[in-house]
Amino acid sequence: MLGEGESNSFPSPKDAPDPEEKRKSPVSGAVYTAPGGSRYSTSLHFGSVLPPTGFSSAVCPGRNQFGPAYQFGQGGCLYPSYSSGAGGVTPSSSAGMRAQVYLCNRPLWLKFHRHQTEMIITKQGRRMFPFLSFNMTGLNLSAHYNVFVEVVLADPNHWRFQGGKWVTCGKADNNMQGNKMYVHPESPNTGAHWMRQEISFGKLKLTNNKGASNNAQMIVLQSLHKYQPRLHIVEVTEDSVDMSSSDPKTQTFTFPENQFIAVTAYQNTDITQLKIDHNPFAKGFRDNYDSIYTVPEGDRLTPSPTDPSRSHQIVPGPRYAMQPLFQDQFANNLPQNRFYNSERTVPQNNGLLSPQPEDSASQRWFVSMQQTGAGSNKLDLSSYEGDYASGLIPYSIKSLPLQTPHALSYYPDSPFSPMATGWGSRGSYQRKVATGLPWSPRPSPQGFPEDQLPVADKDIAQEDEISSSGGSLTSSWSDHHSPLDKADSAAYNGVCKRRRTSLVGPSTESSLNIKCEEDLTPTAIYTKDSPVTKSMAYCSFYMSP
DNA sequence: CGAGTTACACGGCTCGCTTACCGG
DNA sequence: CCGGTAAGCGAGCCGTGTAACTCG
Repeated sequence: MLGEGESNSFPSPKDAPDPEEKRKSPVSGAVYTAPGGSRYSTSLHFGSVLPPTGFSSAVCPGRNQFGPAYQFGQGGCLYPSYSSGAGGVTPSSSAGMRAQVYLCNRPLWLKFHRHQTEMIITKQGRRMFPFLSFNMTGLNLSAHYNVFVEVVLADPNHWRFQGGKWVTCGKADNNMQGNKMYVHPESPNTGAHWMRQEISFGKLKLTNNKGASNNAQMIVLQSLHKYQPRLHIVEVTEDSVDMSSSDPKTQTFTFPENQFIAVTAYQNTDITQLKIDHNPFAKGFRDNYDSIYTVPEGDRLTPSPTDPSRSHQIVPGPRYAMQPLFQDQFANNLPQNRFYNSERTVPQNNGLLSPQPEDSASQRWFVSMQQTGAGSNKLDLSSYEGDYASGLIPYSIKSLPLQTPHALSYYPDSPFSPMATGWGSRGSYQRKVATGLPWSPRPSPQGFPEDQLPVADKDIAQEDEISSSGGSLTSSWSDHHSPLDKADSAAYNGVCKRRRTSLVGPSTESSLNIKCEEDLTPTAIYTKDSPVTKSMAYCSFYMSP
């Protein structure tokens, strides 16, 4: 529970103007005043479509009845992992906007999940692989949200790897103390910001060191226990000083494929091999490195990090070299200088940039009704190998009572701490951000015109019924090609540091990207007029009621 | 004996330094 | 010749899994 003082320490959205909102001005003509006071031009296309208070609960009637919903236990535990039917879904009421969340690297998660995912925990902290990466839609563009991940016990058992499989072994220690939250370093920020591109938690570290509880980057877990990461989106309003359990503005999303068992050493060699095969940091252990990346594209989830035909398309120049993980996890060719904050480095059209040719097949990443079989703690992965139903089914959604003092206290404590960097990021990758305003939301890529966002949301509103087909993602096309963003990018400056006289690299970058996209996804046409991107194909769909 | 810890090798990246080149 | 710039090199760092070791 949040104390009064702690609550007050959390900056209010009204304390500082949103730089994104600033960019919306000046506008001509009538303006639409959002609930938060933000002013949007009517030219933003969405004012008449997107209700200020969010979607009607009748937008997708009956949807929940197909989605297996989680029941959230008390005290930070989560078991049983699933419950079925609509009964487990609580429609958000005053929360207004009902968010949709997509697990972006779901194929990879599924691969691990099939063998029971294991995550190494170490004293100094170990990053997750795969890491959590989400796309969000359905947020109020102007409202402010905290986004954070909580890792809770997935079941009440202690686990042990015996005879080549995981078996329960006594009861879990439910009294484990330590930090279980990881607040996204860009929190709080606007809905537009969160929906602009992928939200990844690559810097999240898992540890078994209870002394690391004060490290906001660490989540303290216990070895040989099964955990379930959960994503929380908490709307922050001027009067929402209390993120208590009764706060209806909290939306929680749980993806069963994110379950993992914390270990201090890998138990299942299949998991080890998957990690080696897919984690770019483990390249040194790929004895069959060449063979791995000479198999047909359709047979693997990730592109070759060293495939010259791809890497040269990804980003020209060493400073622009794609972080290996982006390739592996996102198959993205977004230049680094777009990553104003590496923690959320991938635009929503990551999927469209994927070099994988199986675009049509990638639609399978969506969860079908069958796959979300109610009452099962294990995903039905058979369809993963075969054909997926095209329909998207929400896993579950529930306005979850939370006790998240950390979520509120984090930002003021370390507004732009090094943890704000992302995977493999170095200092020069970090976008220089103004630190003058303690409250001011994390900066957004300036290259993305704010007035392009609502188009997608308009689509969301209109196509909510069919959103299960993955057609309502904010286009980040312009985000890829804005020279302003480049010029303003610290990474770009880093390039210029080495190539002071040549702007050829950055200026040709866009064309390279375009070419790359065309080359890699020859059947797809991606324009800013086509917000429906294939990126959704790589995301597991999850929608609030 | 099983679980946890630590040193190690590996790949990849950043960044400072050095060297070579070019123009005034 | 001097100053500015481009390019190359290598130390240092980070994250990874492995293997040997320690601990209970």
